[in-house]
Amino acid sequence: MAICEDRVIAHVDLDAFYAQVEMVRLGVDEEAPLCVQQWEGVIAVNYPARKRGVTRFDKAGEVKKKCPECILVHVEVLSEEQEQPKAKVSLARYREASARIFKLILREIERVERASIDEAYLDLTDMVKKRRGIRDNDENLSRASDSIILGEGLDPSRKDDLSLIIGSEITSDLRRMIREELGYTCSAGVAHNKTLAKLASAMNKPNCQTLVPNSCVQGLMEKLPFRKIRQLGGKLGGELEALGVETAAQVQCYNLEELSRRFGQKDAHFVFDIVRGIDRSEVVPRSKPKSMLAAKSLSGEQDWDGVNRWLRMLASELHDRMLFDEEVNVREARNLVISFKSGSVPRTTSKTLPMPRGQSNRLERMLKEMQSLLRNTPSFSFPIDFLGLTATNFEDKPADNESINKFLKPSAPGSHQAPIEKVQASKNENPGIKKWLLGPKAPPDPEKQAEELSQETADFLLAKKLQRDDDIEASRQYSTGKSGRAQLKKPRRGTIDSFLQKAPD
DNA sequence: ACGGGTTAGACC
DNA sequence: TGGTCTAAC
Repeated sequence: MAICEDRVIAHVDLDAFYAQVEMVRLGVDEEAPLCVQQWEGVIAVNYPARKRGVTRFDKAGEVKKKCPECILVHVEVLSEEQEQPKAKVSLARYREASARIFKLILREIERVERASIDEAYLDLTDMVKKRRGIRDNDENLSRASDSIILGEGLDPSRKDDLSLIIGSEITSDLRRMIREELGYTCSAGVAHNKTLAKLASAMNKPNCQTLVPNSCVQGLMEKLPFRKIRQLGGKLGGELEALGVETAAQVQCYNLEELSRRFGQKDAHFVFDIVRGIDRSEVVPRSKPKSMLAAKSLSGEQDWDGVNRWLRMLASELHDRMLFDEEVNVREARNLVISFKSGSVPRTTSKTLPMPRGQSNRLERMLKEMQSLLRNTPSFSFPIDFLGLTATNFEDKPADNESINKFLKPSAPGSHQAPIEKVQASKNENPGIKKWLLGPKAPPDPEKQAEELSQETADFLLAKKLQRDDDIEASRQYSTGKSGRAQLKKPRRGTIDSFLQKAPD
């Protein structure tokens, strides 16, 4: 039963990501225990703190008891009036760090899927092919020296094992670059598909990578509680558990018909394959978020006054993020979704609006639209325990002629350079909230803005612009067809590949 | 030991 | 399409 998969897939996972972001930001000693706090809870615990028994489910007070020397860093908080109970957390720090990391990854690897803020899948198949060299078995084996290998070891004379070895070398190089250039450690799994790679990346944390040769898969499934498999951690896994089985290998005892009777045809096939370590799902190249949410759980707002203040706060944060996204990703949200939970109803409901278009006054227009919608929504009744706003259905903006024209016609001397809405935009609606991109609406040229913005922000904008260029380049490559012409990109791909000169094929 | 804020994808 | 549900971090 050949598993007939020649892909090489890596899953890369940052170690205790939010905690690392704070450690790098604040220059904290690597060995110091640190937690990231959100209100009274703890949402990230670094490994030194875990060693001392701290867990994600502790409250801030318990952390201090278990580990008095533990550094607690609170997530960034936004509020309109300083020191007011109306405040919400912002994950901006982590989004920025994430963007830097993905920028680096995209510099080195073509096929990258952003799976979450701190996780990526890489399809290394093509890179591996280019990296094969003429070496003996021992030499090849040493290329995986950085990895922990599951099972009985590798046979570098086997094609599948060799490709895994080379994949692990690429992954290791990448991890070193993330470490050296940005300061973050991560763990990785290298396997022939996404599910196994993901499983493996969690096996040796932190700061280590794990290899999954085909020869170890069945042995792995013998011991593996199937709930650890991606997509089987929730309800579907629960239904499986009700059959009285625990390991993936035990699930293998059910044939397709039996599984189909209990679950749908679709889930049956999925389960049948996945407990055998088979997963043909592809790495989907994508590095930009598809939606943006600003949300807050509330303790029963009783009136419009309270609700409107939260709406303003949420809309304001979302609006800032939208402006930023428009600059760096050259696209605009088409829809605005309002979600809420009324005390009486046990789940959230949502309503969709067309996103107000155009830059000027948009925040005010959003607020007007939302309020009139909610007033006409009978299910919206007090008290309210949750509010959320989502920007979705992004559409690319038409090419920016302003900057193109600068090249085409060398700046006509008297031409209007200053847009009128400058005045409008700067008497801004939301003073208390971050105003990075607000103020003078400069042309979307990061280099220009660098004069006005903090160094860090300028770096970030620049980085994102470069990433955008990468995305454009990558998608252009795809559209030319996956064979033949894809070599166009070679130039910048030096850093990893130059580490070992690849075979002339 | 399930809590707050996010994201993505499937389904009807 | 819009809205809900599931799963994951």
